[in-house]
Amino acid sequence: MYFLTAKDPNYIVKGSRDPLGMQVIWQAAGRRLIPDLSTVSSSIIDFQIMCIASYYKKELRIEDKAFQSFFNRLEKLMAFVRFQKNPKEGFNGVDRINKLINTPNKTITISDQQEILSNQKAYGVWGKYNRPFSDAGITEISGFHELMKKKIKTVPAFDKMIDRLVRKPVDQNTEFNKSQLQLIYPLIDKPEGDERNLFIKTLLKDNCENSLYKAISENKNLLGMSLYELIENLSLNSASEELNHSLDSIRRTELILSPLNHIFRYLQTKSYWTRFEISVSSAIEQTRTNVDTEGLDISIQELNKFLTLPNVELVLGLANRNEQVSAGRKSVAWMKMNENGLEVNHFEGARSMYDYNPTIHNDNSYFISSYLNIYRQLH
DNA sequence: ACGTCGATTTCATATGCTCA
DNA sequence: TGAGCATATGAAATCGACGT
Repeated sequence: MYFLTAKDPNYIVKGSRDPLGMQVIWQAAGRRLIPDLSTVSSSIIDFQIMCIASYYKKELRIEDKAFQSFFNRLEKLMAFVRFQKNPKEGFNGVDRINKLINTPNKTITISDQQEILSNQKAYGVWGKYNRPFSDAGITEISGFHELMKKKIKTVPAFDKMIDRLVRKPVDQNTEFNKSQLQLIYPLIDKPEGDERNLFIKTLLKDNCENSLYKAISENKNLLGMSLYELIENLSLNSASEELNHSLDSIRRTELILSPLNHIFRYLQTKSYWTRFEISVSSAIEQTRTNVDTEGLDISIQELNKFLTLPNVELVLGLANRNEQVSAGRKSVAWMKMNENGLEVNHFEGARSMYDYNPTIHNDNSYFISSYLNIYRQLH
């Protein structure tokens, strides 16, 4: 017979992410190069939807409170449109839209009761794009409103459809003919002309005199490269000292973070390690990198020290770091070293070291993959 | 203390691979 | 050829950080 008591929420492991507090470190390195994009803001259609919403907010003088409800309806309408235009292209909410559109009805329904995500505001376009969209300053670019007005005029039916969405009282449905949706396709076509230039100027700017953009424009092969390949090739021909410096910080940061992360994840694959097992682990030994930390942040320099220590001390360093990070989250450590060995209590995210090469593989994107994704969609 | 933002993990599904 | 397994993909949901 078992006696179960409720767990004290302060003494269970909370979450499964970032056990070594690495997120703030790689983000800081990435932000020095790419100012506004996030790792999940990588769809140009989502940015186009943000632009359409902002345009109508100003054009129709929609108050803040009413705007949230309008945005929610607009996101649903555009979800039907983008799905019908290209069912293969993904977006958050695609599954429910797929079910809703595949009915015998001739119409689709925009309903305040029918969300396309469990929390559409948080997990949809608004949640993912509001911060990058405003930080990039898209609506502050002079001529934004006129540009959008001109673009929307090319789809005369759209103003009327939006008008129906805006005027509809709370909890009353709006229906649109499925055949109408294709009229809206041009609004989410690949941006051209002024619209394209607007996105290039705001989303593909960088903190190194736009030399990242120039370098990629001159060598399209860079688009298909992994992080380290990209950095190496960029550094070879880059004219910008600043870009080289940012890229080198990113490279050296990742050469420290990624091996330590992999060792931690590898330790999670077993519930117990003797000190001897740790000391003779060739997997841990082979995952070491040798990085010059000159000029890097103090927190990354401290992490790098672990990589210079013998296996047991390295693992102890990681366990201590995890304990500190967990304590900051009012939680308990995932693993604990005692006199005999390492006790592992939390296994989420465990990964073998098979095929891992710390000089080739990276774990963190430094916002560069989002940047490249947006670049591809504009070229 | 609470709410918002959004990065990361997990999960479900699709696709690929192996071997009978 | 196709069952069964492995891997890839990408959407959903969670939960930490940060700002108010």
